[in-house]
Amino acid sequence: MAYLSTAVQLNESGSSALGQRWRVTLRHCLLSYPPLPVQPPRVGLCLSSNTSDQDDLTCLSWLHQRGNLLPLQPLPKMTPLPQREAQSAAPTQALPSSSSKPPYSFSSLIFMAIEDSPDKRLPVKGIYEWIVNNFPYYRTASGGWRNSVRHNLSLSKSFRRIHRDRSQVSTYCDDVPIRYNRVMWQKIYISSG
DNA sequence: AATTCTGTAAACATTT
DNA sequence: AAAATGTTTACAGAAT
Repeated sequence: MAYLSTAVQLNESGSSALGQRWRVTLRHCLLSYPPLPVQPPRVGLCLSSNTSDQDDLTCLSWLHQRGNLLPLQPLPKMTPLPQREAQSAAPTQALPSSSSKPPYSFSSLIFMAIEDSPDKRLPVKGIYEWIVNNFPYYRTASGGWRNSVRHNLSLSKSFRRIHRDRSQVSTYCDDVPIRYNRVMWQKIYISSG
């Protein structure tokens, strides 16, 4: 959550141009995940909460409260990150902390993964892959982090599971094993009303 | 000092 | 039947 909060803070300190800056920040954080520039607020900033969901501290609905932060236009396709394969082959790393543990919670990682997907939804396997591709630490980490990802998805009310009907699957997801497309995860968007 | 958040492990159920 | 996925509980440590 730290990452997301940081993005919001950076935007709030600027003008009303909320639309894009946080995405730039997101990209920056992905390219090199340094210590966060500002101390983010703790989670649970549900600015106008009436529903029980929004009372929950795992709720990300506060992201909506400022200028329709979400959803926005599709995230511009990121240029490939400096290839981690190349880094592992070459001892000199362009990003000093690229193989250290990212300072982001699993919730943040999951959020980023889903946000970076074309349809804003991913199967668990897709979340794994996004994390591994963007944070090489998890390439060699023991498998327990996957358990943590699933644990987060189940526990956090910020994510919900989407069951897609079979006709959709057979129609346009034929290039990926079906079992990984039947179940998708999506951020919950709660309108501030 | 108490509470909250996060990560980790584990058991178990369900789905593929 | 095995593996992947999903749910839930428990605990520890850090942060607040």
